[in-house]
Amino acid sequence: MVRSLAPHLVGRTIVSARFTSKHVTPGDRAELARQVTGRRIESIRRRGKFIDVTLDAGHLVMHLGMTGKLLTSGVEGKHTYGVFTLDDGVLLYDDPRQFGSIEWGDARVRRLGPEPLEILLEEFTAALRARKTRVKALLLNQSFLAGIGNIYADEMLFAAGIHPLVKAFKLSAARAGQLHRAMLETLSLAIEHRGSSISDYVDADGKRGDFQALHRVYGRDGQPCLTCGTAIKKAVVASRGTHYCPACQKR
DNA sequence: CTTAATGTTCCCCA
DNA sequence: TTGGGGAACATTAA
Repeated sequence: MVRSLAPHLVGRTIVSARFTSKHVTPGDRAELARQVTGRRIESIRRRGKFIDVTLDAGHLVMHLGMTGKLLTSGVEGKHTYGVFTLDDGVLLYDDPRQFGSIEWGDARVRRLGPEPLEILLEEFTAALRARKTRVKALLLNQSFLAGIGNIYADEMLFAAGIHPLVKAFKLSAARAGQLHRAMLETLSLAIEHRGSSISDYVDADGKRGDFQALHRVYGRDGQPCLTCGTAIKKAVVASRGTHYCPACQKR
């Protein structure tokens, strides 16, 4: 998303902004609009699942929740809750479920754990050893690691051959190493494929990702495991649908 | 009509 | 303080 946004946004000035959801933009929406108006966009980066837009003064931080979209063309729709008019172009924030957020300042970004693509094996192994919770819950915990969501947690646990209910501290150094490698491989490949478009996700140009075609467990419950043929199971773990192969991922 | 959905936070309890 | 479980938020689609 950030890679597709950057060419449209960097160097632009926000001429005006308007916000219309009390869920996406709790607090004073007119004040937020005043804070971003007239500001020049210096850079844009991803941190965890947050999009951090650095302005010539301050930060505009956005999260897409489950169904959020940031589009650089098109017109306002039923669920457009943020409109940024730029000196050249427009940025529309669209989010039917309104689980996303648009806020001033990077306070939430600073509370995130390390980036999965940056954490070193040694630190990762030590961090796992210190936690008694289930490994799937830990992967989803954004203060433990920033940016892993439900799809990628399931996919990397399958790639590592680790059962989602295993307690983190019970993982051997070898298993922690497998998970670290699976994490890097799964996320890198997903990024190469521009993400997973199950129903809503598109980038700033409205383009879908195609990693969903490579999912090996997520959304494949009842279908044969691509490694061993056993039926993929689905259970609820950490209140989230959790897909795994009961044969390849032993407890 | 019911259920589940790419997410986070809050509350209650152990 | 940690961790488990569930509810809440709002909308759509199967």
